[in-house]
Amino acid sequence: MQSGLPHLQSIFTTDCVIFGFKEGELKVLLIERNEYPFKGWWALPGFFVEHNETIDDAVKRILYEHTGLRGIFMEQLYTFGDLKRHPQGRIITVAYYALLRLDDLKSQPEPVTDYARQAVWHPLNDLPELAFDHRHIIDKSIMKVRRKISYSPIAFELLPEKFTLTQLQQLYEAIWGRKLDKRNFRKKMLNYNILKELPEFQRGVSYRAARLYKLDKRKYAKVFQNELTFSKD
Amino acid sequence: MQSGLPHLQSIFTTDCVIFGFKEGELKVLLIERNEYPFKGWWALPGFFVEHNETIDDAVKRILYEHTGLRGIFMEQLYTFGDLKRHPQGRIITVAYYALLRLDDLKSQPEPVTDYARQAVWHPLNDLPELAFDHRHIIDKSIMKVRRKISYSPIAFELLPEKFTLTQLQQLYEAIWGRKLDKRNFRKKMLNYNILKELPEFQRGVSYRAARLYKLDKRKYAKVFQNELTFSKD
DNA sequence: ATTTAATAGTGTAACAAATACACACTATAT
DNA sequence: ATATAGTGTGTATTTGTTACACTATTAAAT
Repeated sequence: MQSGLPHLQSIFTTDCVIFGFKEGELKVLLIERNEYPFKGWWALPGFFVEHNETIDDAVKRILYEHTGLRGIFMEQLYTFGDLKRHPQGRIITVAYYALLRLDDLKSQPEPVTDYARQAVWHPLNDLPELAFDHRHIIDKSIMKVRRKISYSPIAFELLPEKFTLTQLQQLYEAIWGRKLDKRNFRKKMLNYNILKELPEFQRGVSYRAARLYKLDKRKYAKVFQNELTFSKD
Repeated sequence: MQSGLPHLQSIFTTDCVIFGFKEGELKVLLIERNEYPFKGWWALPGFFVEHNETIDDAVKRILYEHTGLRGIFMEQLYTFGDLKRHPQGRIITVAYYALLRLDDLKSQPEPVTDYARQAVWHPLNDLPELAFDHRHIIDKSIMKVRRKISYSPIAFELLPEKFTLTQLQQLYEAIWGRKLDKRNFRKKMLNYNILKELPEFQRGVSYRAARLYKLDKRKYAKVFQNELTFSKD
């Protein structure tokens, strides 16, 4: 509690693991810190929770500052309170993760605050060394997402509204880190009856036009109780 | 932040949902508050987190004060930070749940602290009205436990070291709130190969002695990835 | 001694879900 | 014309899930 940290509102912070999906890869938004401690290091976007806002609101604020978007899917992950996680004393952080359609972004993220020098998307599989215990927080997030996509349709939060089954499969493969069988994936995914087949096609990277689908939100809830698994590899 | 709450260490608290299992019922340990606000109301055991302890340590302290036991299974549940959850201002609470073998208790729990007038086990299905948002916290805990027993062997934390398959099944039934098929339950549970058959039997409530089992801790981990489900009813 | 009541313990057949697996079709680039 | 990259499709096998009913044992009551 030295060094000019504001007092009443500085006891705890939030940090947010923002996931995006592009080019078949999962990405995480990191900021380059412009403040001590860890000045110049990469870190998760996060900030002190103000005294008159809920934690959720603080996270929404951080998300908006970094992406310019509202209404992003987010969920509380875990609260970290190790005595040594912050060099300036025991600062508790409530960590969240958020899932973002990268296509919705108008431009590269620009940090609105001055605590960050820049904000950059990093591939999840090639992260730089991170400040504080942020690496640990990211690891815990990805494990949660990995589990959660098998029983709830959160994966769709990472895709554009209209998507091909191939894109959806690539997303699952990226999150789980293993290849899935195309025929089994499609069979199972379509069987859940939560996808609406659109009359449109998309050329994309492929040489052949692929059918577009979108999530049928009315049928969303059904899957929430089931478990999804896919196989081969 | 009025009325004499300590400052630096009073910004957030922990509350702990302590589950126990006895007489075929899930129970929750509640205290009767002896302090304002909500003096005389039933509430979850909980307290301010001291400035030099981790959140986990604070919960362990609370568990020990109320049960006299150490090494109890516990896990962080969620952090609640609504502006209106506490009448004296925004006090954040990190909620935990704990699973306890009631047989390990030497005696009825006696509150060691003076913020509680008494501590009493309440059946989960017949709870009194609770202080703060504690009812909400309990609801969220039971949902987590319900989910978690299907992919991890936490249920055993609620049973004595040696138990019969009937006891184990009753526990699952209590947590899920529905009857399970005896033959299917046994078949599946034994197939997981995480139970060690003991050469001992126990009479218990039954008229016929029943085989005792214990958890085989070496094989524990295997189940952690699978999902368990049982059927009929 | 016999009966009653409570509980332990056991197997199989039908069905559903998960898995492994390979080729033809189309558009594009050269 | 041909090579390339990606879409889309069906079946047989194995595995897991479900429904279902009786006998054996013992304590307690008569």
